[in-house]
Order: sequence, then structure tokens, then C-alpha cells
Amino acid sequence: MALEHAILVSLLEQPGSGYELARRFDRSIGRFWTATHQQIYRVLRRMETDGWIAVEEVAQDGRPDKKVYSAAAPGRAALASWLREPVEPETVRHELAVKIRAAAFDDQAALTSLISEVERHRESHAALLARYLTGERRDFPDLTSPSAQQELQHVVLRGGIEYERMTLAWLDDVLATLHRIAN
Amino acid sequence: MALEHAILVSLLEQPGSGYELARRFDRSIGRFWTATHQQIYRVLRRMETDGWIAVEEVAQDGRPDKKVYSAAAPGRAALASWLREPVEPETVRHELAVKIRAAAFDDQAALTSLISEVERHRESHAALLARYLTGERRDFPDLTSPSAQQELQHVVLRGGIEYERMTLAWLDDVLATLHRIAN
DNA sequence: TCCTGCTATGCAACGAGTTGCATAGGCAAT
DNA sequence: ATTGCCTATGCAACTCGTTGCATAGCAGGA
Repeated sequence: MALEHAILVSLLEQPGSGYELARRFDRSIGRFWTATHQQIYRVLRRMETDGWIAVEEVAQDGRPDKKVYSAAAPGRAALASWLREPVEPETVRHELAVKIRAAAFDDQAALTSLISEVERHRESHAALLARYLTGERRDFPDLTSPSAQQELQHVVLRGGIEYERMTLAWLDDVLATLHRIAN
Repeated sequence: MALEHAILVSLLEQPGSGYELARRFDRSIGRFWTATHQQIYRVLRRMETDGWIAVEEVAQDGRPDKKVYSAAAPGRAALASWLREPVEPETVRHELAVKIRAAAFDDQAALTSLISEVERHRESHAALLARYLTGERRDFPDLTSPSAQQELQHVVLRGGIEYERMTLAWLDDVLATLHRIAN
């Protein structure tokens, strides 16, 4: 279980409310660990009960109040001991790959609809890659001596960028293959 | 939900028992859709109740009996309508990426233990890539006119191969970065 | 002989994750 | 004026996925 830990890392990088965390998970972190707002709120409450995080109620004008969370000492300790545990292999759930193999057992129409699905998929990966690259230029300009935190955030982002590049190239391969079959 | 569909595809490619399916999921399909044997048995029973698959009890000598499942017409129909639904974006749960960012908030010892974790991770990806490449040579020799099924299986495998190559390169980048920070 | 490991299936309990819905004020556009 | 969207938090019900355990026969090695 690592949602707690992903939240702790995010709060250490920058304190925030459940809502803000949910949006961060939709952006950068979310590509490595997805979570909905309900999940986040539930886990935040548990973490607060366990003393892993501290809360501060913040009144805002023009907007509902929010609870700003930040990592507390027991949370840091929990994160430290988790860091020393062995890493589990990443789990991938690639629905598209299953569909591609499924297309062998269906007709021409299914192939055509799959092609447009793959194209749509390709679009969204291209858009995400563009967003990553923009973020990289903004957040990681050439520095003579970046901090450890920046270096680590950057290498994870580079992983995302390379993943998207690889995926785009593979989707092109998939499209070429589907067209060859459908000809 | 796509475990049903992944099982259907696997049964269409080749009928088999729950146990055999579990092993297939540990091999090829498992890298695109993971499932434990308990999950598989539970879903198989549901699919049988719904008439998606047919069962045949097969006695074996020297081994326990097994139930060999195969896809039935309603199952094929369910697969066909699923194929026409929009694809959801793949979900990735990349614990290692979270740990790398977490390392910014811990000490030198954590960094050292993370480095050996990344190296172990790298080993297993290298081993998987080797297995994929062996499988590719075995299952997809140069053919003048491969079947649609072969083409589709092959393009999915190429995706796995490229994913592993990309991951290996990234893990090297991660190791270089971690060493730079630890120096 | 005992221990380990493989084939083969399954139950029970729990924890993780999803879906639908609810509240509630403010802002912007139609 | 009403509709729709954004911030902000949360409950309830459900399904999915994991973990631990159980059974049971056979094979192979210390």
C-alpha cells in the first residue's frame, strides 16, 4: 500500500488540502500513482488520526474553508521505514493491449473502431507529452547546482517523458499493423 | 472492468484451466493485466454462471483433475460489445517513482538502500526483456504471410519489449542521478 | 523418511478502489 | 433568472484485488 506514502511525499514537497492533492494527483504524480478525491480524503483522515500529518483550518473568502495538511514527524518516520522496504514491481493495466489481441476474434467493423480508438489514445499521449515538456522547461531550467529534491523530481519527470515517447512510437506501430490487417 | 475480457481473449487463443490461465497471466498477458489465481477462479465461476464460457472436466493421471474452460458464444458477444466501448487510459502504479521522490526527504543511508533497490529492479527488467526476446524469436519467426492473430500478438509483444528497453534506460538515468546526489 | 515443491481448486476476511450522490457558496455566461 | 462550472469536503454502497489458509495426490531429493 503506497497511497499514504505518495500523499506524504506530496505534502513534504508542498503542504496542501485534500482538494489540492487530488488535483496534483491528476497532474504530475497521478501518472505514477492514480487516486480519486474520495480515496484521498479517506486516507487523509486516517493519517490525521494516526498523527502522520497535521491540519490547519484555513478560512478563505469567496471560497469554502479548507483544511491544509502538512507532514508531521511520525509521518516522516513512517515514510523512512517504507523507503527501506523492498520495492514491489510496478503494476500495469493496459486495457488497449488486451483489446488489440481481442481484435483477432472479431470482424472488420471492430478493427475499424479499434483504429479510431487507438488514434484517440495517441492524441491524448501526445498532449500529455507536450504538457510534460512544457513543465520541464518551466520547472527545470539549466541550473549549475540543482538541489537533490529538484534532481529527483526531474529524473522522475524524465521517466514520464520517455514513457510517453515510447508509447507514441508503439501506438504508431500498432496503427501500421492494424492498417496492414484491415488493408 | 476487464479481467473477464482478458480471460476471454486468453481462452479464445487457447482453452485452458484456471491454473493454466493463472500461469499465462504470470507470463505474457500478466505484464499488461495482472491477476492472482483466486481472482481468476472467482471470475471463471461467474463467467460460467453467466454462460460466457463452457467447462469440460478432464481427468489426468498423476495429477488432480482439471476443468478446462473455453469461450462460448455469449462470451464472444460480450467481448465484441466491449471492444466497441471507448478505451480507458491505462493506469500505472509506479511505486519506485514515488520512492525516488521520497528520497529527497531522507538521509544518506536511505539513498544507499534505494540505489541497491533500483539495481535489483533493473536486473528483473533486464531478465524480462531477455525472456520477451527469446519468446519473440520462438513464436514469431520471419513469416511471409503471418495471420492477423499472429500480427496482433506480435505487436503487443513489441510493446512489452519497447517498454522494458525504455525502463532499463530510465533506470540507468535514475542510478546516475542517485550516484551524483550521493557522491 | 521427511521435506520441499508442483499441479489444481477453493473459502474467508480484509483492504483498496470506484461510483453515485449530497452539500454549499461563489463566479461567469446565456 | 437560470444554468453550468469551480472550490471544498464528505457518506454509503459496492466491486475489485490481496492475503492467509486449506485440501490432496504425486514427484524428487537430503
